[in-house]
Amino acid sequence: MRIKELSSRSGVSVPTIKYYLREGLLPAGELVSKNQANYDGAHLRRLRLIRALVDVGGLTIAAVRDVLAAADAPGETVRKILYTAQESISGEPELPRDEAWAEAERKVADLVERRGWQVKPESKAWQTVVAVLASARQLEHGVWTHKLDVYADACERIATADLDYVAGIADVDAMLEGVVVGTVLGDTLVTALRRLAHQSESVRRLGDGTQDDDTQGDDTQGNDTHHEDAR
Amino acid sequence: MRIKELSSRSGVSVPTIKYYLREGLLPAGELVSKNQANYDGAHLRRLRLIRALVDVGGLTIAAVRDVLAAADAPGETVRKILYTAQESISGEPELPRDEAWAEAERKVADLVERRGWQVKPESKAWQTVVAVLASARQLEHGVWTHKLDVYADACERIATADLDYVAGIADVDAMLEGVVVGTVLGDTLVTALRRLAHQSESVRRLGDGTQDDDTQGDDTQGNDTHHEDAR
DNA sequence: CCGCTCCGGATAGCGATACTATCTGCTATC
DNA sequence: GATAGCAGATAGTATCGCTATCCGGAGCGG
Repeated sequence: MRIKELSSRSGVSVPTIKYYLREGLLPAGELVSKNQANYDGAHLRRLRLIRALVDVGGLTIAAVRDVLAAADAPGETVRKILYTAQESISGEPELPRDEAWAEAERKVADLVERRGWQVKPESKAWQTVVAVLASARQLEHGVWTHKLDVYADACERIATADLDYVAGIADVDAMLEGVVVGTVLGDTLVTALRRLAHQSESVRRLGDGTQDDDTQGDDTQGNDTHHEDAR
Repeated sequence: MRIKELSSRSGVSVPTIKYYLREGLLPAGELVSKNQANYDGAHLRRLRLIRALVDVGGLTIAAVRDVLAAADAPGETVRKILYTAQESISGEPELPRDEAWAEAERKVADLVERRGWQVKPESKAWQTVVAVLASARQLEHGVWTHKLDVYADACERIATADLDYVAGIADVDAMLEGVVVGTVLGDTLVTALRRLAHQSESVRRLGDGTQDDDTQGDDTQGNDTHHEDAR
């Protein structure tokens, strides 16, 4: 397969494929002479993976490169590439290490101990949780984070399902790819499903704008304060 | 308060504040003469919110502008600004509407009906779920999405907690801000907590790399296939 | 062997994003 | 009245993700 066929079959333009080759996202084709190369199904597959990570997962080109490099590294454990993928796709939180930060760090440490999680405090994920807590606190929405255990519980269930899936893959390369897909597309999926649940729950509680209110009396069991139908 | 003080108190440089003013993220200060303006606590607060949305939530400047415009619009319901915020912060999935897409759409419609969700099929969240399913399918990881109900269930619990929080806020402006913070920072929080859960679960199942394996026999109850310790 | 198309590889350019720097004309203050 | 700071406008910068062009060579029908 030549580059033009790879392009038409993947829907990615030839210059873009060349760009991905330059950036190391896609391995070079097999050079059959000084300026002729062959590409195969693996290249096509990889190209589709790249597009999914970029278009659906929202990763940058640099993040894709790092993630794929981790998945390609020989002799790595699933645990290792999972962690490396995580670190590659999340940016530094970059907030001041002030007093709010320290308090948030204590809260996260408490949470982790409460749930018996075995995780690294220096991981970007840990730092990001701290950053969110510190931010919410500074914005005077710290109360929101009292629900942290609900979040953690839900994430545990999802993570269990994810690891079940990955563990069920027989082929090793497919398993590593499964880690990448599950991590990156999983982020997008969780985010989108949470939005749908928000939509639905807000309609259920507050009506959908049309005034024939057919949500019968099952409103409001968890909110302890007055809400006079929310503006 | 002059612009310099606003800058030093928020940690945002004066040129950047001017940039935000130009872009409509921050309302103009009260003009006290032709070229002198006063800023107050509301400006400082808004500025901190902007930085949280950008640094922690990862929003673009354009998305922040749209979200804040929605929250500032007078007379809007919580439901409406929740939806508008969602639409503003998520990009178009832009995948081909092929046969895989159509099948994914059916799956999502099934899910929504199964759970009794009241959501809009044209919302970006719905389209994004479809895009993830179609993508996973094309990458031959369609089996992963059999866990969709686990994801949906977890997201429902989170959404309930979020709406409980918002409903518990007395002040209307704070409530609208709570929607924004909960939506945007909530995304970041869920993503990061899922990563921590992934880390922990992978260590629990596969060991943490140090070879004294102290996870006693509670390994593997949900995976039905051979995993000979994952490469 | 000619002419045409396509190839791989290299280099340069382009549009969008998020600032950053500079300039102008004014003003508050010491 | 010198100095500093201000608002508003304009221009410049760095990065990202491509896109366009050029080059010398290869394949291939005639």
